[in-house]
Amino acid sequence: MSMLSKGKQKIDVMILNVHLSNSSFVDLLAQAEALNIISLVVCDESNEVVAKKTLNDGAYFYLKKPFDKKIVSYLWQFVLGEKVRKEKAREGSGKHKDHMKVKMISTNNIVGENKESEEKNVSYSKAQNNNIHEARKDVALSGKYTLQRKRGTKGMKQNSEGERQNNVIDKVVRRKDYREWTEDLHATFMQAVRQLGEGRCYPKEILQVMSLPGLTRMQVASHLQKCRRNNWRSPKERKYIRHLSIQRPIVTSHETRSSSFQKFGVMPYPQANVPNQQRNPNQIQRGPEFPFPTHNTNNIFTQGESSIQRQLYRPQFQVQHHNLSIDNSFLSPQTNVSGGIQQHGPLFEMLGLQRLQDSITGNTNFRPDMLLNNGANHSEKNYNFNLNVAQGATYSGSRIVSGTYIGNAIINNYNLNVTADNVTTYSSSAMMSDTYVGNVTINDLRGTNVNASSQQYVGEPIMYGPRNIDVASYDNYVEGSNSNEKENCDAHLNFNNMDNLFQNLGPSSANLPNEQGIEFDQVYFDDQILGLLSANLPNELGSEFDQVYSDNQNLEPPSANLPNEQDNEFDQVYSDDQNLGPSSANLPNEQGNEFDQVYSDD
DNA sequence: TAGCCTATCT
DNA sequence: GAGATAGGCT
Repeated sequence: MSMLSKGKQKIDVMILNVHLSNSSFVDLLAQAEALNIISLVVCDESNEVVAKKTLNDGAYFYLKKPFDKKIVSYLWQFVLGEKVRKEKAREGSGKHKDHMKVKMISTNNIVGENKESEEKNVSYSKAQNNNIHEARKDVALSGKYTLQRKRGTKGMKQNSEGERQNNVIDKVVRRKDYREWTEDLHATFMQAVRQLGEGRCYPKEILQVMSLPGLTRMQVASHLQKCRRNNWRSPKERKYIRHLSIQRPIVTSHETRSSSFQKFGVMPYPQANVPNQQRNPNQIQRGPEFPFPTHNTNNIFTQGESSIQRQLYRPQFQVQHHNLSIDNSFLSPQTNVSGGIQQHGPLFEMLGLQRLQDSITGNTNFRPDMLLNNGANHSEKNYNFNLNVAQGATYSGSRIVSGTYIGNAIINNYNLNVTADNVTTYSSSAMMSDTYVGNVTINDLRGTNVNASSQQYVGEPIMYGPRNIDVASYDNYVEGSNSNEKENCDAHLNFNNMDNLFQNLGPSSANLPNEQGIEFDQVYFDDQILGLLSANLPNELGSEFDQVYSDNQNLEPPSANLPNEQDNEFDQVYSDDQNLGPSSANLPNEQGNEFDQVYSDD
């Protein structure tokens, strides 16, 4: 201690022969540690408790007598190694602690190795490296890694793809397997998905169809999950989003998605809550007109939900403030599809369009994924979409504005005209969905004149998951052209007081009549809106009900009374983050069946 | 055990 | 936040 305190000599390593009965060495260790001197403790006893105490007191490593003096010839490496590590630590890696642990373990092992053999330097170094690897693995497995998982121990898993887990060294190697989903790769993925079609949209089969060397099922599954949740953006889109958010900080994908997706929580499985599927005997039960056939927990009105389910959870809008811009006249494209064609993909990529007319006939599966795409800044006035679906055609999955990046857009008048004769399925999905729009206003969004005969019309939400969209008014109703028989009605919404909506200050309301011209109000309340909501939703026979939908900020539990044709009543309480009250719903349908639905979140 | 799926982690 | 991974579940 005297030598150390004088500091006249530069000391790198100190070997202490200690007697545990004399605890004075503890001070010496502390002093050595303060001076960055590596201390080797040699003593009579050897057990974990002693070793732990000694190491904790500042010893670099700990040996039991007899002391093998050969180790001295190696000590310089530890001094050097320590200097290197401290250099690295100064660079801010913050991994010094792990290194220390590695050292302790490896030095202990080194001693053992030396006891048993007359190893040369070369072999000794090799042993040391191995030990360090082992030590790192120990650190990882027993420490942060496994603790953070906080899950049960399923043990090491090894599947046919060689996806070994819980191995840090493998993790390093696996970094090479990081798969970025480029647009091309995603296109291949989507092609496979479409090729597989309904009900076969599983990772393994997608992988097989894609048949890309090196691609794993897990990667496909992960990507599939992203796509189902609409959480995947192509690199180009990501870049665009970044660009937008830099230019003008907006409610971007994270916040918007988390609010519009997460807060709705897990949708109940269709079968669990819809006892009477006869409502629409011809409809697709599993509903996967879009290639992702499963239920969806994050996306309230995702494609693939049954129409009944969607009807139960009719439009849920997120209305936020926006900027406006209006201009433009457009092209007049027309698409006619007939006879055994399966068509997908963007119908139209453009900066604006005025009129679009589709005619689809004859065993055609027509699935325009989007009509509007990739407009940076544009507006649409008087947007008309005239669709004729006839003769066994399947029209599905149309998303009028979907997956789209629109900087700023205005659609003043949106008219959807559908004529459907003798059609197998007309499944209209969201008009606007999953759209990244900087700012969009639709002043008059209406779907009109859905003339239907002998077809199955599966009305789906006109808008879901829109971001930053204002809807001034929206009409949509269905008329039976021939039989005067009304099919499942879709919504009829009027947002009459848009000023309130824009400012998110006041109550919003909507009138949604159905086939018999009954009206109801539905008010959807979201995070930012501070006012009250109320909804009266009558159904075919003139019953009325209130639906109150409440979200994060509401402090009182919502409630709803929803009678139906037979004057049945039920309450629906939808509760979110704060879980302030129980939720329950009894939702009878045309045949008077009843069921309970409880929809709960967080 | 393989594989799907969701939640969680890196 | 994209992609990987854990673990429940069938």
